Amino acid sequence: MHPMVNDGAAEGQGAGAAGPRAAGNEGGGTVGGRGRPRGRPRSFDRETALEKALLAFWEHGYEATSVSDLTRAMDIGAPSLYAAFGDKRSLFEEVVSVYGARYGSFADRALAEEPTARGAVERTLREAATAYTEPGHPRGCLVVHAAANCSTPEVEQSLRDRRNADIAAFESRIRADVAAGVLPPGIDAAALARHTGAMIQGMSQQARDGASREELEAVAEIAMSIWPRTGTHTG
Amino acid sequence: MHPMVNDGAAEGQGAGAAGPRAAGNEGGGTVGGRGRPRGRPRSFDRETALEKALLAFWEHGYEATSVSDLTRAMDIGAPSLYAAFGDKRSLFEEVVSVYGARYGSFADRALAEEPTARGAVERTLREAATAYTEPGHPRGCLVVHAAANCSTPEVEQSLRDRRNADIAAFESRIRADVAAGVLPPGIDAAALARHTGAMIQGMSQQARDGASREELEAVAEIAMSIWPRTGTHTG
DNA sequence: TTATTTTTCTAGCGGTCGCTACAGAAATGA
DNA sequence: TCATTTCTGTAGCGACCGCTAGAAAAATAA
Repeated sequence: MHPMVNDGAAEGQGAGAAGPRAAGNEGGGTVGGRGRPRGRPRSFDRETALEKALLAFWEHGYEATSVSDLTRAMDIGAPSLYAAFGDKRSLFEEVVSVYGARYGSFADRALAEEPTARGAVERTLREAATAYTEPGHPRGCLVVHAAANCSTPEVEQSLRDRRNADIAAFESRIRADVAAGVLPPGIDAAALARHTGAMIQGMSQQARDGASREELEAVAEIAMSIWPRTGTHTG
Repeated sequence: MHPMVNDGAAEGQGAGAAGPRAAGNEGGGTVGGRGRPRGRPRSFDRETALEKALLAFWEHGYEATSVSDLTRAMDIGAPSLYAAFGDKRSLFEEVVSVYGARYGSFADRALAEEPTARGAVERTLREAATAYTEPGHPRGCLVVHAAANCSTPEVEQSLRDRRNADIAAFESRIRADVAAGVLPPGIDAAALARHTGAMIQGMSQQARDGASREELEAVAEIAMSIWPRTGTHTG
């Protein structure tokens, strides 16, 4: 079915797996040995399989994606999945981690790189319009949707924490601008940050509901008009 | 377990059920007879049971709410559920219909009663802040969340259609104001309507993530500042 | 080669899913 | 009383769920 893919010794190490004997081991018995691990080598590329799992979870969510769906998408057997990634939940956590680094980092980048809070929000909304409608992967944001209606409270809470952390990051960036005099002192930073979060989440839902990139960009542009133009906004 | 609740002949008629011998029948054999239907009477109140199902679906979504969860919440046996409501999907459709009439009608009411599009949107967002955080029922909007990550495409599409229809309703109301000269002619009605939809959906998500009514009202107030103050907004 | 280690495939575990056959219970009509 | 109609509880259907035991396969080490 899927014979031999591994040609070299390059083996990625998982980030989030924590179960017993989970995740790919690297460097078998010898101390600093670069030799192969020891037993039968894996027949699939761990990172490739992880990416396939990511796309499946992104499209259908945590609960609606069965282990059977996953093994089909990753083209491996169930025991291989459990040996390499722990269990379904560990795999999902690792997927979320990879998603955050590969697809969901544009807000962090904007916050770090743009000189003002307003600039960071504007760039974030604009890039969200692009990212959420990009061809080649599911629409919208995995963090917003993948744990909706989830029967496992820890999974639901995990993504909720990420969403609220993003809003908190916007809030502290806005506070910094207020402290620096870039934004007027009367501004409600928490509400402004929450408004930004609501826009992002709403745009993600709109993307899932069929909105085009251009339509989302128009929404983003409208949303940006809430920002004070001459420093007289008082929340 | 649940002996005899029906004391009279008052029996509500379902709206959406369509399966074979589904939904409560009314008026048994005789033409205009007001007598009881004929066989053994139902031991539960259909509307009460439907309301319990509504709350269960609202909280956990279509797929994560099992028939077992439903029969427990409604305090009836599975055969009674199937006899009275058809199947799980028919029950859900009826729940959505009742939800729309009882909890989700504030936008329609605002659109019908407020003299301007802006007034309708403002009232809708304000009432959403209240409705989405009201004690006594789950948070957020059933139409927004209950079919997320749903494996039954028809169910997912059904709620998606409702969401997009709401946006279309806002759009036509905005167009009407543009035509009447209440809003400036350069406005992008579609984008403005989509922005409103994104705000509603984002606020619903925020409510699910723990935002208070006051926090959502602050978000709504900020969102309203996009509207032209003196008729010079050009989209 | 032989022993050891690790991954692979096959098969299937106990549990839940949506749903229903069946028999008994509770009403009406004769 | 007895037949008819409808609902209710029990019990269980086939399918799928997440997950794993066990043996064979494929590598290294001796």
